[in-house]
Amino acid sequence: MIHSKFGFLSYEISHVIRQRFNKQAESIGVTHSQWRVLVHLSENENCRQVDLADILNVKPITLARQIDLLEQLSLVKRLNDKEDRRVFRLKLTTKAKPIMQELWQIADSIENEICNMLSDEEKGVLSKLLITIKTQIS
Amino acid sequence: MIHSKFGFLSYEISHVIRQRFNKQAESIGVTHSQWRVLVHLSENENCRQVDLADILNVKPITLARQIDLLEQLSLVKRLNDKEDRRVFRLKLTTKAKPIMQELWQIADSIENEICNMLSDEEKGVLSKLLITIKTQIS
DNA sequence: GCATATAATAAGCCTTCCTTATTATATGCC
DNA sequence: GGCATATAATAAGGAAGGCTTATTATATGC
Repeated sequence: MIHSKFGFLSYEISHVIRQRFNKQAESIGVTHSQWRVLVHLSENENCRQVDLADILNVKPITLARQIDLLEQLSLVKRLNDKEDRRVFRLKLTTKAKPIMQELWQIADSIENEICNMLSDEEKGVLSKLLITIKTQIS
Repeated sequence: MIHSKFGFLSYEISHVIRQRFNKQAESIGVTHSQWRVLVHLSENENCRQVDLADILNVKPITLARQIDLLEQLSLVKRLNDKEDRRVFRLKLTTKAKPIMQELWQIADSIENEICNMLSDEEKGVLSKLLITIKTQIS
């Protein structure tokens, strides 16, 4: 009886990536989870917290805490929505842009280390398959 | 400028898998992390804690706590090594075997849900690529 | 036979995420 | 208009999984 171990594999790989990222980004003061927030926010600027939480697949309160931290670092701002006073609109600050460039360098270098046994074609296939799965579950 | 998002993808997918597993295995009282310990132990019976921690890529103290829990559930036993009195040898109990079968059913069914957009061939390719990466980083 | 290394563990902490409950505001419907 | 319901954000508190640092007991090398 053979079992597939996709769950373990994806966990183990992402765990290593996060560990390495957290260590290298420590001086910037951003963890991999906060990095994930920044990236998804940059692709959805001006969204509400509840929207971003949904995109990130976490509960709104979980995101609220992460936004607190990112606001302390002056990387994100909460802006009042004019039409709905319950709502905050989220924006990256100008300070965030150069810092995100640094973080992308870290992220990309880790990814290169991780994938350096794969050809460009294999990387493409891998991405495509993972995106198919992610689309399916969300 | 295009960045690959392998880190996010693997994280997001494994997060969903773990959430689903934890919910479905709740009545058995085993989390996905403990499940991971059980599976790797079953492939390396009679090993020392330090060896298993290394296989799992966690610190020995992290594994020690997980073994505590699994011992409480009577799924794992620590046996004294005769040649080195510092060492415990880890064994699955007889009670563990049927429970692991149940857990494999849960794990397999989640994996099928997750991958149901992929053909068998694609699943094979994906596994192969992920194993290449895992081998590379360990 | 002493210095060093190793296996396991204790204490205490961090990160990420959760559940449940609260507050303020918006919206649908009579 | 006004009440019931829904929604956005947050507070409080906690669980899981991991970490660092330090301790104890035992083994091993020189």
